[in-house]
Amino acid sequence: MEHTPIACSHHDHDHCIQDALEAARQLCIGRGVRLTDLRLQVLELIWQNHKPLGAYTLMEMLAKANTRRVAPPTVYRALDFLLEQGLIHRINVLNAFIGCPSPTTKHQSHFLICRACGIAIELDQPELSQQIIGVAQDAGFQVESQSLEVSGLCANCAGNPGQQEHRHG
Amino acid sequence: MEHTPIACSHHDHDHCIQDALEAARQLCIGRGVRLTDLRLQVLELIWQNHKPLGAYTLMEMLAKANTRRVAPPTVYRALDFLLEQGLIHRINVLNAFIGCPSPTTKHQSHFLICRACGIAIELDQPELSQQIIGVAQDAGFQVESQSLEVSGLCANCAGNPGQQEHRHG
DNA sequence: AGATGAAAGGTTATAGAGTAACATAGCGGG
DNA sequence: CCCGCTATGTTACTCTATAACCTTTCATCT
Repeated sequence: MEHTPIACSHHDHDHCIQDALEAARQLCIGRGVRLTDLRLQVLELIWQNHKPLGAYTLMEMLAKANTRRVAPPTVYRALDFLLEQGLIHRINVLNAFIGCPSPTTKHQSHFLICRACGIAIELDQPELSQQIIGVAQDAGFQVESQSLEVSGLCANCAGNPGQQEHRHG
Repeated sequence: MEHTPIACSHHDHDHCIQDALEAARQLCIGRGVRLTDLRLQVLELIWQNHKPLGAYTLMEMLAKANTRRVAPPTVYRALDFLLEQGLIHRINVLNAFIGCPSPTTKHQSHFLICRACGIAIELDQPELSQQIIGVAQDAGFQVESQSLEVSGLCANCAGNPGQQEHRHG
């Protein structure tokens, strides 16, 4: 399975996180926007693994980490910022959020979502984006954003029905 | 614009509705499932136009039509049935539901959604479905369902920015 | 026709997701 | 140092969806 995405294989996820956070820092500096403690903390929590996190799960994690109550607007504002900067994506079928591994390159939101282990794998397929734009244009439709969410079983879970948990390095 | 979908052009929508309801009746008879009064009524309300309807909007319409209170589980159960039978689709980005014009043919949920007039146009592009399945397979992913939701401007709204309401015949 | 069991619908309460509105704190440039 | 802007805190609320339990409807068998 030579095309298996990184998210699907056992990898050094600490490194994965650190890379993402460092990239986010650089990106925000470059754009002159503020990656505050809260925003960084939310981004880090989202990057804990490759499974999309709900806003309320995130809220609880924040509350536990900061040993005080955290209200919904706090987390939603951080999420809005991260979405605007392209640092995370929203998974509509799950009402949840996941880190974007390539925030600097403009791209559409295309995901494979495993119903067994919950992992969400971001696709990087410009040709697919282009084909979708083409189909839309045939209907006279002017595309502004795309959301493709494919549900099913990831390579791990389809192959090993017994052991359906994604592990990190 | 020869490929303009029916939903995007001025058409005889009463006929559109009647066709859909009759198709639904036949489909349910064929499958031995019950298209009850409530379910039929919900389906008819959803087919009122080509804009996705939220469950709570639907609830109010039901309450008004039946001159009594209708609680959420009532409408959600009807929606679940219609979804299972493929008579409607769920538009995740809108938390809303829309009628399926071809419930008998197995197909994926691919939509163009206009942010100006709210219309949702269902695509029928088996090649696109196949390409998505192919991309997923390259990643060892086994596809069970697809949700493609493309947002932007429909032909009407992109062409006539002044008059952004979809009309029916 | 009457019994019966499953499916459908009614009712109440609550969980989960997201936002409005307003108050406070922190930072950045004059 | 002060002013103004941005970020965060707080309260309350709306919208979306489901759990649990009860009643009704309806097809089928006798």
